Order: sequence, then structure tokens, then C-alpha cells
Amino acid sequence: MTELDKFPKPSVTVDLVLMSVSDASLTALLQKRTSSPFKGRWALPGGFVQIDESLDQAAERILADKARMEGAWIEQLYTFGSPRRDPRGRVITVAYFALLPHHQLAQARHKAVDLTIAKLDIPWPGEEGDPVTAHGDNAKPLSLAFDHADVLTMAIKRLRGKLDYSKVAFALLPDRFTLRQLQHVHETILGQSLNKPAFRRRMLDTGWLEATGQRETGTGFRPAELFRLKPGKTPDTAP
Amino acid sequence: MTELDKFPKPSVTVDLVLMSVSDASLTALLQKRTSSPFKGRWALPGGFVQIDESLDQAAERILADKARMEGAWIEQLYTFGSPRRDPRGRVITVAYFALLPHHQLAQARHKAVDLTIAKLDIPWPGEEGDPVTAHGDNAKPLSLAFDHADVLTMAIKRLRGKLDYSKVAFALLPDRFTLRQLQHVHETILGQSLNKPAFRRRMLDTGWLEATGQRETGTGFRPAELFRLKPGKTPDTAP
DNA sequence: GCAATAGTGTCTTTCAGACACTATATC
DNA sequence: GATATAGTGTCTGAAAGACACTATTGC
Repeated sequence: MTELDKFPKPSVTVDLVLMSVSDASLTALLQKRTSSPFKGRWALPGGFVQIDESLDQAAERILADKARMEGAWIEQLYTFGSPRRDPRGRVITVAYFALLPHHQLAQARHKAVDLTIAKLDIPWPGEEGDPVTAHGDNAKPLSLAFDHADVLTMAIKRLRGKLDYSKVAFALLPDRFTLRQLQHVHETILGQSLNKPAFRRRMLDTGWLEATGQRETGTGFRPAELFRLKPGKTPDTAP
Repeated sequence: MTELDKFPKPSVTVDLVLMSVSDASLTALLQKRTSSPFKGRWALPGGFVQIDESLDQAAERILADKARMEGAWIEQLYTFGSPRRDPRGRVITVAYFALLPHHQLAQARHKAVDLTIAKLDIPWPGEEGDPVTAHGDNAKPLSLAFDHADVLTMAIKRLRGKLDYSKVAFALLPDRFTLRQLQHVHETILGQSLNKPAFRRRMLDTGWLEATGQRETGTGFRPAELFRLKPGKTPDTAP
């Protein structure tokens, strides 16, 4: 152990960007800070990495602890380590993003009073360098703690990048979904509308989808067919 | 400081995957371990993150210290934090990849006797889950220390993913290069050959390239025109 | 002129965008 | 049957693959 103790050690935390797609926007779970630093501002749920758990395990634990959810798509995002990002001392944070269907994330909000589901203002499609802003229910911008605006920005960027070649979008939908819902998820994440026939062709050509034969109910007009993701290889965890 | 000290802290290091493309293969700089653990095996150059430097600064410092190089494309890759990855204790490592033209990497090798430039065996194109193997000059497989095979695997995966939409490939070439050299870099990273006219069209259509009017010399046949990357926005650092 | 690669013209194929059309559910 | 959306057929245009052809340099 002696070599390792020659250097002062930083604290290491894991922060979670717990995202979902609601009717109209991309959302993320934020928690109001009740103590210094950044008291009263909004932060990503997070916690210290225990000495005997892996980073992935820490992320899962925080997901279960703070949000009381399981089965989310979870994936390491980026590690933030600016020396002054936490006024209390040197804290390096490994950010993860986690994706859940909207109804599941909505439940989580009521597990604690200090939680909110913020709407994320998508920077204009294709633009670089614009920071994300988060809004509360009343559409007022939320003041974020630490460098969490940067974390949110990177999460959206990564989500967009993975949309085409991975199965991230399905993590934001219930088990059974219509192609219109799937297209809505894509459109919300990308911040632009897509061509319907082309989108349907592209999705069906991936071979990822399976028709269930069931249809949605309660529409008032012709109901769409429900699809589900074919059981297969687990989502690849690579960025 | 009190809250931070309630938890035992891990050590945090930065490891560098210093990559290049040689005549026939993708290469990475490895360093022979001279002490326990993994004495005699090959490791990525790395070092502890100092308490007052950022992760990016640590990566730059290690690049300068161990490899005595500057100006490389450098980018955070992934953070590895399995509790038992280092037998000495809890060590979390933030892996970076750095890209240099082959002639610059070759110089670095001679800065220290314990360095080698390993050839990386590209897992079959499109395949997932295959581990990378590294070979020395004599084509014998090198035994890697820690979880560095995983780090190399992820570095190649990331490099491939960024090839099409970013300017990574140019970081592996000298300032002036021919389109054939550029195609060779792409082919080596992807592990498959590409169609020449299509590749040229695609590259010239990006608008990234600028003809210099100069031609390569010493070919023995018709020399190709030298291009360079148009000066412009810095390479985007996002994964 | 010969060798060898640089660089291009063009045909075909593939796939996305556009748009209109048909189909089918609720009421 | 009216309405509103599901779902499809088909034209067009952009871009990649394939292949052959011309161009240019060193020797």
C-alpha cells in the first residue's frame, strides 16, 4: 500500500443523469441541495463510490437508493475532474446516464420531496457548445449545482450520437410501443421532425422489432400496432 | 473537508493509449513494468493524478513525461474502476487515448529502454466482444498488465466509431499527406479495404481538405498530390 | 516507351425524403 | 359516413460501390 499512499487522494463520486422523454421534451431527474455547497440549487443524484464496489455497482446503487428504480439502461458517460469543481475539496465524479420510460421516472419523483423532473432545453440541432438549460414545472430555469450543466450537455450529446446505431431509444419506451411513439422519442432527442415512411422503413429494416399483433387502445381513431424489441443480445455498453 | 473524509478514498490514475498507424497496422506504445505488480508485463504509460491538476492536465503531463511528445490529439476514453484491478489497493484509472503520426511515435520509443511499439491485432470488423491482442517486433504476443487489454479494446472501438464523423484520422498523419495515405489510415483502423473513388469523393466533399499544390517525392512513379487539413475549428473533444 | 500508381467518368445500386394514396379504427 | 391517424406505394434525388478508363511521373 505504501506507493499508493505517497499521493494525496481525491474523493470519487458517481453522478446519475436519469433521463426520459415526456410528451413534449427530454427530461432529467434533479435533486434540490439541502446543504452547502450550492444549497438550494439543483444537482444530479449522486454519491460516493464505496471502497469495495465497482463504478457500475455504485451507479446501480445510487439508482436504487435515490430513485428506487431498477432495470434502467445505464451506461458510463464521462469523468469530470476539474480541481475546483467542488468547493469542499478535490472531488472527481464519474457521470453515468440512465434511461427510463417516462411513467417510471414520474413515479420516482414522488419518492422524495426534494426531487423534480426538469425539462431540458435542447440546444439547436447540430449546434456545438451551447449549454443545456433545465426548467421546472413552472418553466422557470433551474439553477444547477457544480458543473452539472456540463454533465447534462454531454449526456444529451451522447444520447444523440447513439440514437442511430444503438438501441437506446427503446429504453425510453414501455415494453410495448407504437412506431409513432418510437419516432416521437427520436424526434425529441434530435430536436427535429423526421419523415414518417423513411423512419418506419429504417426501423423495420434493423430487424430489432417484433410485431405483437396487439393494438393500442383508447385512441378515438384507428389504433396503431404495438411492437416490442426482439429479445436478443443485451444492449452494447460501449459509448 | 469533513464530509469528504468520512469515506476511504481510492487512488486515481490516468493511463494513456498512445496510438498510431504504421505501414501495416494499428500500434500503441507500451511500457514494461519493472516492479510489482505485473513485473515484466506490459502496461500503458500512466501516472497518479496530482491533487491540484485536472484529468486533462494529468494526461498531458504523462504524455510529456513518459513519451516526451506534444501536440497530440488527446481525448478521454473511459474510466475503469473495478475494485480488484490493482492488487496494491483501490485504484481507479481514467483512460485517455492520444493519437500521433507514426514517425513521431517511433521517436518516442527510443526515449527509454522499457518502451515498445506494439502492433494491435484488430478484432474482426464488426465483431463485438473480441479482446485485442498486442504483439511485439518478433510477432510474439505481449502479456499485458492490469486490465489494459480492456482499455485497448475500448480505444480501438472508440477510434472506429469516431472515424466517420470526426477528424481523428488526420491526427495520425503528418501535416501534409496524400489521399492514399488517408485511405490507408481508415482501412487499417477499420480492418477492411475501401473503395477508392468513393473514399476520395467522400473526403473531398467534407470540405476539410485543402490541396497544397505540392506532390510527394521519391515514389518511382506518378507522385500523388499532398493535401492538408484546412485550418478551422479545433477537433471536437466529445466522445 | 514501360511500369506503376494517381486520379476520374459513369453505370448501377441503395437508401432517404417527399407526397399522395389506401386502410381501418372510433364515434 | 365522418374523422383522424395508421400504414404503404412510388417517384425522386443523393451518395456509395464497382469498374474501367485516362493521366502523369520516374526510370
